[in-house]
Order: sequence, then structure tokens, then C-alpha cells
Amino acid sequence: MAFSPSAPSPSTPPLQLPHRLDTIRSMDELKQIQAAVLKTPSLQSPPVLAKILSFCALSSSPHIAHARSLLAHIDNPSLLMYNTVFHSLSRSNRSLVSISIMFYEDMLEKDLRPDSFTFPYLLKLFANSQALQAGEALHAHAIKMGLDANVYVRNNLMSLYAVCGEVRSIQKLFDGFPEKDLVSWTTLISGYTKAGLAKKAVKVFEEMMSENLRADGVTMVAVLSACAELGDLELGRNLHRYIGARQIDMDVFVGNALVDMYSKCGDVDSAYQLFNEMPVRNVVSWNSIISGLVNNKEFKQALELFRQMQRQGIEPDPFTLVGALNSCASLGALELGQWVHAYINRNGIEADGITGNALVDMYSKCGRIDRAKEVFGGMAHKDVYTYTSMIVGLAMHGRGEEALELFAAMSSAGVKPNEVTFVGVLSACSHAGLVDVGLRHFESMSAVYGLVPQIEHYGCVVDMFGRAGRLDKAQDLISSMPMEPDAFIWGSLLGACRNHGDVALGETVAKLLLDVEPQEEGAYVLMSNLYTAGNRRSDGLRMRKAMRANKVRKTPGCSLIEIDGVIHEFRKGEELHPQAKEVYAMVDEFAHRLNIDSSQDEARHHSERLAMAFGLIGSRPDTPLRIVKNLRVCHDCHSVIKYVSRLYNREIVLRDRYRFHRFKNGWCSCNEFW
DNA sequence: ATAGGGTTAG
Repeated sequence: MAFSPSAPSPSTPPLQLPHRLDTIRSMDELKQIQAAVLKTPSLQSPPVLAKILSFCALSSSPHIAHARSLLAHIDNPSLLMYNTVFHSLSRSNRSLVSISIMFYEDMLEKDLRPDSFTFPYLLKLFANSQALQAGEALHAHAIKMGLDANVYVRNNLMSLYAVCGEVRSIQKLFDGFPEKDLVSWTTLISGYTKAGLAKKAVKVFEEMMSENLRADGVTMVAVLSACAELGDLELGRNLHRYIGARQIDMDVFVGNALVDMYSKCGDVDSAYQLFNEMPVRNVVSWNSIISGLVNNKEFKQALELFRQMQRQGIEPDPFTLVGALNSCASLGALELGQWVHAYINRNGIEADGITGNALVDMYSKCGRIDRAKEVFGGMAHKDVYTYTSMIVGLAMHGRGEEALELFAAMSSAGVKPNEVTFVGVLSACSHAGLVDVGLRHFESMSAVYGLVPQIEHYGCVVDMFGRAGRLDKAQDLISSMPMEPDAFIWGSLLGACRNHGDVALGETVAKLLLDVEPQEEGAYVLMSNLYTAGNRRSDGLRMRKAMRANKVRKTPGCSLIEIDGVIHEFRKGEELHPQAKEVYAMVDEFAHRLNIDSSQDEARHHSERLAMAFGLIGSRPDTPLRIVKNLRVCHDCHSVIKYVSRLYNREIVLRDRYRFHRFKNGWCSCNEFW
């Protein structure tokens, strides 16, 4: 739209200038207009001047000196002119703090006193940039002018302090004056939520109720957001009922807040129902339900909604893309993930920031660590999330050395690691068998970075010792931990006992594990395997029996495989898939070719074998099979997959709960180290 | 001419 047919020609009479103002494109053009304005006092109206001044201030290289000289040339600029300029600037998202301070000072020099409009505009402007210091200075001015009691000024001050996380200042302003309106209450509530004090936010709401004030939709959004943070479904339902009872207008904000509340409280069905019943939806509504489904592990449904949204012609924004990419990452849906990436490129969306981070994560979780590295390399702004995703990704792919190199690069780049980064670093060391290096990093966590090791970090180190066969060291570490060992710790040690055939220690640890989680199968299965491997079959069978007798909960094994963009799901022993017959025939063929006695092979219908069989039947022979499993792959299946990779000359990439296995030619990238 | 609201990762 460089040329518009209705654009005025240079001969346009000066009186039509105000209309030209909206189409100013260059400084030259502006100077022309300005010359005309200065000659004609009748054109010097607040909106005209505000447009000219805002153009100067908002242009990519601000012409502040120019703007100020223009103001100097006008006889007696009015307060309204300045206010109009501040109003206009306050609508911009750019940081205009110093520019507006200059205008403000010019204004004071002309002996104009700010009024109850000046302060709100300026405070909003400062809030946009979280300019706390400037805001405090203005607060002092407002007090001096006796305007701090004005409810608009005060609410804007509260809002600025809310954005800056200064909860105490908000409360002080709130308490300091008798005149409070609904906006004051709402600002206080959302201030507490923003500061992470959701409980307090709800308390304020209750206090407001007890003063018999009626909330409106905005207040409800604020308190719903606090409720979502708390995950308090009971409270959320009450708030929902309150909205109905008080006939508060269910606009799209309230609807979105309810959808978000229900999904964050774990009631994704209600969230979905509400979403469907919303009369008006916008992109945030879609984002809320998609991210809600993702957080409730309904990834397929999340992707279905993403597709539905496309069909309805709603344009996704970065929030949407992150939600879709997260689903792809969890499901291992590489093809769809690539489609999202192509969409990002096609639409000129930057693969940076949170979108870039989500892409890195998607590619590495879908087994394409090479692509993850490409995206990572192309990112201009790498933050702690970016590095952490990449480090965790490399660790999952067994590329421990590379993960550690990247960790060093991260330090050189001046990006500070956090607790999650160290989970990545330590698991990299663990998977790569780098015990000493891992221990050094573990110690540096607190000594160098001032981070307190959490139980996950101890878990990584226990795992590290366990894999290396240093069961004594693992035990020492557990007894030195400042917290109670949890199921992960004992499970990890028991797994190590199993791998190293330490029956005696295993028995002790299994008891401890059962103390922590009596209803889970982990301890029974590991002990049964340990007994069986140690030629104590009868003890092994005893464990199996005990497991049945105690009604132990089993997490059903589930594997996913994507073929031509469709995710197929297989559960252990299940025959629901339309091609189940062929799949089971294929699985039996593996066993037959491997000379395994099917009746002895407990793992023969494990989900990863079903998914692999289906992949062999249904995909092109030159493509790798990519399987995602929800549990750790068992030893038997690991051997079978190695064998199949050679027999069928197929690359098979399996992501299990803990890491990637890349099978090729009868070998696995994990080198039996998992 | 003025204030308060919903969605984002490892």
C-alpha cells in the first residue's frame, strides 16, 4: 500500500491537513505539514499537534529535538495538548519513558500544572515499560500536587506497582485512602496474583465480598486467574456459579478465564465443554483450550483442535504454535511438527524466543537432534530455556560430551544455568558414564552457582553411581541427602542392583521402595527380574504372586508411532487397532525368526513391539521408524529391536521414558548403557 | 481525553 488513490496531492488545501496526518510517511512530508500548521493558528488543535509530536516520538529514529522545537514555536500550548500527546504515546508498546519525561519537563517549564489526566497517561506509559523509578518520581509529584488521592491517579499508580511486582506499595495505596472503587479492588487482586500470591488475592476477593461490593467481569477474570494458579477446583466452581447468579456478562475474557481455570484445576472436560459453548471465541480462547489439553496430557485432542482452528480460518499466534509444538514433542509427531515449522517459515514468524525454544524441544523429542541443533544455531536470542532444552535433548540422545560442551558454551555466553539445566547436565553425565565429571558438576551447583540441589539432582547422581556399579557410593549419597529419599531414588538404586545382580542389597532396597509406594509395580517387577537372573526362579514367581495378591497398580505400556502424519497408538496386549491381526502375526514372526519360545516370552506383546511391527507393515522401507514409549524399554524388547533393525535393514528410533535408542544394523546407540 | 482482565517452554 505504498500509494493510495485517495492520498491527497501536494496541492491539497491546508485546511484538510488533519486528514493527511494519518498517512504521514516521512520526515520531509511531516516538515511540510508542520510549516503549514505553524502559519495557521487555527490548525494548532490538540489532536493535530499530538499527531505530529507522536509521529516524531514514535518514528524508528525519534526526532525529539524537532518535536520540542515545534512545541516551543507554538504560543501558549495548552495542558490539553500535552495530555493528548501523553495519551497517544501511552498507547504505544515502545519504551518512550525518557521521551515523555522530556515532554513532561517542557510542560512544567511552561508553567503548566499536570492534572488528573496527565498522571494516568504517564503512569500507564511507565507501566508499559515497567519503569518503576520514573513511576515513583511521578508518584512523588502527584503527592506534591495533591492529586494522589484522585481515584484515577491512585488506581494507575497501583497498576504500575502491580506490573513492577511491588505488592506492598499497592496495598499501601489501597489502604491509605477511603475512596476505593471496583477498579482499585481488582487491581489489588491482580497485583497479588502477578506477584505469585494467589492465596492472598483470593482473600482480598473474599474481603471485597464481605463488604457487599458487586464484582464485574474484570474482577472475576482477576480472581479466576488466582484460582487457576491455586488449582482450586472447588473455588473455581463457586466463582463460576457466582458469575451465573449475579448475571455477570460472560464476555470472551470471562469465558477464556473460565476455560483456563478449569483446565489448570485439572477438569479439562468442563474446560472443553465451556469452550464449545462460548458464543464468541478469539485466538486466546483457542490457545487456552489447546494449552489446557496439553497440560492435561491430551495431546492428540490438542492437535485436533489445532487443526480445527486452521479449518475455521483462525490465524495461530506464537502461543498457539507453542501449544501445537509441545503436543508434537510429547507424541513424537515429527511430520506435524515439521509442518508447524514450515508454517512458521512461510508466515515470516521468527523462529526465536519461545517459538524457537519450542522448536528445539520438538525436534529433539521427535528424534531429530540434528534439526534441533540447526534451529538452535539459528536463534539470535538464546536464554536459559534455549540452552536447557538443547542440553536435555543432547543428553536424551546419549550425546553426553556434546551436552557438556554446550554447557561450557552457555557459561561463556553469560547465560546462568538453573536447576533444570543441571538435571540435563547430570543426566548427560549419567547416560555417558562420566561419573567423575558428573560429580564435579554436582558439587559446582551449589559452590559456583548458588543453587540448592533438589531430590532430582540427587537422583541423577545415584543413577550415575548405580550405572557405574558403584552401589556403595550410591548408598552413601542417599544417606547423606538432606531430604527423605523418594520412590525415584530407591527405584534407581534397585534398578542398579538388578543390573549388577546384587540380590542382597536389592531385597533391602525393595522393602524401602515398597514403604514409599506400596501400590506400584516397580519394586515387584525389578525384584522378580533380579531373582530370576540370579537363578532364584521360585522367589521370582513369589514376587509375581505377591504382586497379584496385593492388587498392585500397573502403568500400562503404551507406544506411539506416526505414519504419514497419523499417530497410531498401541497398548500392551491390546488388539484394538484395525490392523491388529497383521500386527500380531508380524510380532510372532520376530519371535519365530529369533528362535524365541513364545510361551516363555513375557514381553512378546509389549507395546513397542506392536508399534514396530505396524511400522514395518505400514511405512515406506527407506524411512526410519520412530516410536515413543511411555515406560522404559525392557531388556528383552531391546534385544528384539536390535535384531529386527538388522533383519529388516531399518533404522529404528525409540524414545522411552528416559532417553533415545537409535537401532541400526543390530546395534543400539545406547551401547547397552541405559 | 483517564484506571483493573485471558493464553507461552526446559
